Amino acid sequence: MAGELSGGDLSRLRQLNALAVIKALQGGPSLTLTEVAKRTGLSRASTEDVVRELLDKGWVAEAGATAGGVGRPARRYRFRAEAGRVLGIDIGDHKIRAVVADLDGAVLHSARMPVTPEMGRVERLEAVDRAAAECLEGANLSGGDVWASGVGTTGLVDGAGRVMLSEALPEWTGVDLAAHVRRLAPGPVLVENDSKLAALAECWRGVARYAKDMVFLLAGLRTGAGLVIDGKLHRGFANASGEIGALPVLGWIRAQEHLSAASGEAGDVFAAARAGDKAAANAVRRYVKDLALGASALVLALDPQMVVVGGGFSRSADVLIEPLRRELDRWCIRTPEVRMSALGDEGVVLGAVRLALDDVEDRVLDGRSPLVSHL
Amino acid sequence: MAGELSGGDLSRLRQLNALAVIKALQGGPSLTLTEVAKRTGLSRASTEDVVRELLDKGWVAEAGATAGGVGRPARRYRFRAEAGRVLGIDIGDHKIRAVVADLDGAVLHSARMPVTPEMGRVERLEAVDRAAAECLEGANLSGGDVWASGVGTTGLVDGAGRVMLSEALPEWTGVDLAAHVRRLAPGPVLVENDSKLAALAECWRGVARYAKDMVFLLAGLRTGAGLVIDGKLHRGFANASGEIGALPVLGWIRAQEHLSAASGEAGDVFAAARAGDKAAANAVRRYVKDLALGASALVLALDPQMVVVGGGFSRSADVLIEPLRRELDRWCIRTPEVRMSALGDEGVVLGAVRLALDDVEDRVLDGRSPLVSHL
DNA sequence: AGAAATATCATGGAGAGCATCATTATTCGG
DNA sequence: CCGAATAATGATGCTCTCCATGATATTTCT
Repeated sequence: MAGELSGGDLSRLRQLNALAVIKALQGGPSLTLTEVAKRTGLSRASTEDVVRELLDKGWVAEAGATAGGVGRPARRYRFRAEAGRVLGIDIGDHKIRAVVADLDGAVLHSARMPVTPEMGRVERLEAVDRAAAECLEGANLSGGDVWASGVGTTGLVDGAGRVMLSEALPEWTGVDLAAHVRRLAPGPVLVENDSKLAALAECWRGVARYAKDMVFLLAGLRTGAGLVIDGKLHRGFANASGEIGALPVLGWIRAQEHLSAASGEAGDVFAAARAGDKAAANAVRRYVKDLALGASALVLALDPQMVVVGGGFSRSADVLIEPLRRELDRWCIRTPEVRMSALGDEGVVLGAVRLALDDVEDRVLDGRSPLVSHL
Repeated sequence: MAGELSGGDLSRLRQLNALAVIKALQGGPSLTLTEVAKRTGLSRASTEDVVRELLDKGWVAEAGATAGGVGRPARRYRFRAEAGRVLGIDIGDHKIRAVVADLDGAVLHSARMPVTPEMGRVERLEAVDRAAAECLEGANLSGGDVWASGVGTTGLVDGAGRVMLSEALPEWTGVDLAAHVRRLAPGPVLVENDSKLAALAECWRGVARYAKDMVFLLAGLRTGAGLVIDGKLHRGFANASGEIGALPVLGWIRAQEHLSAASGEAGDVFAAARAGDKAAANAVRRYVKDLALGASALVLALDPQMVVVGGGFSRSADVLIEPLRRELDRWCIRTPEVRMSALGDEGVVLGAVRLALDDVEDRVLDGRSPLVSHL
């Protein structure tokens, strides 16, 4: 029950309040000092002090005043999202996506490279290089401008950013992704499993924005899960959480087979089922049953507020969600809200951006951020 | 992704540092100011200030100096555990336990009442009253001296301290335990599911003291689980986490039946198996297989550092642990450390004490604790 | 132009933490 | 028994952070 609520120095207090001001300003429109003070709970005077400091350090900029009100017009301040850049990369079986985003997480430029599951390690890494390069070029940046990079990949990832085990891509096991990406962008590189990143993205910008406990289901050619517990991505002791698919009785291993047995192309089955094809409808039903079994195990274990379904099959929400909800109802003590991801196939790459931004924010607190040295 | 790292006032800093000093002093032996300063990271001067304040408020007392060293002998300070009392109650099917503990969690007096699963609600509540009364009397206290009470019970508990659903004790569903216990001790009453409390206790005083992520298995006439994630008890959105037993394919429903089928008294089966009885050994093997199935689901979902087995059957560690570990190995990607609870049937009541103490500590921070008004 | 409204700026004070140094109480060695 | 060494305590003054308050500035409304 460690806790480690350090407390400590006075400067620590300032750091916390500075972060609170940044959070208040981030994302939203520009605010006046009085507005910031109200949101952070600080006094106006202190707020002014903090904002001046952030202004000096380059985290905040003055925004144009808005006319209209009575009284002396207030200065408006905004988070200087353009102060830094982060890189997000999603390495999938069929495509590689890279995006450059600002400190608000707004995507400035993105690139996509088609790949195939059969591709070897070297070829795939080259595709990563091309996607990242194109993306940086498009945003008119060099690798050195990137403050942090987030990378999502299939398979288990270790703490140092190496791929420990990838079932879908055998050649992928053992790749040191962190080292590879660091060649492209020399800042910190955070590597994480793709399901986990998609979960993170849903809690950030997706449909789970207000959920503290959430289970994300990756429903696609592979089936996986990512967990957010108490507002934080849950990794586990060896970064192997959410791997419920390894348990045969929970059905995730065979889930997808029902679909491929019914038709050559998995995606077509949903269309056929929608059109009234009995065999396809049956296949979908069996798929959902198996998906729900593993999902129920997660829901019963964690009792989350929400289950979010993403992955390739989430496009077929109409034939998936309702049956899934019914199946969950069958097993669960309390069936949580079930929602379809709204992020489509951008989930993973957005999660990668979020991962990089989290790293940047940690360093705001410590004053170790790049900005300090730039000014 | 809220976060809510408020920051705030200067007094907040003092609160945090005061708590840090208390934590440093709690449990261990008396310390000198310099020792406290080293542990908290504060300067000696500030430590002195904080300690003086805590001395005034009654949280800390001076302890006798220890002779022997060279130089001016230092004053020693200790946490004044005797300043307050908490009550812990475990309401089980076969027994009710109540303990009174001091602020260190040291048990001052305990009482035990035998009950039966068949007992009605009223009778059981009367037994709770008797156990609590005997316990308070033995410690020479009245209910008003109790700063907070923790209560553990079978079944699901809602946020307000009512039993929502108890499968083992049908009559128990709907009891407002918080209200009932508040009649005995008018302070705050925290009610929680027994498996969760046992998990909490293991992380506090049991074998999982240094684990941040832990899965506790209640192995007994009932089978249940409690989860500690990131050092905190995980409750879930509706306090229904760990209920993996509701999923039939995971075997916890039928697990215990293997044992009762082999012998009238479940406890005997382990003894028989240990003695070499083939049928009993088989029954135990099947039991462990089923137990491990649900446990694997939890382990795969969460990837905890440790699995702790408690409950009535944990006395039979010799025939349980090794097979369980082997079964987990079969299903899990990374098998965590598996350990037997060392708390025996005290786990739940100790967890209840911890729950009450957590509540007290929260109030230390706010200055809302009883002590302030006493002095 | 004057009143009202609202924001910024300046001053002073309180709380918290820290560094420094003088003072005090021991033990140890001779 | 006395002085040196050792280590804790106590006092002083500084800085940092936050806050309350009131003076000043800039705008709109009448």
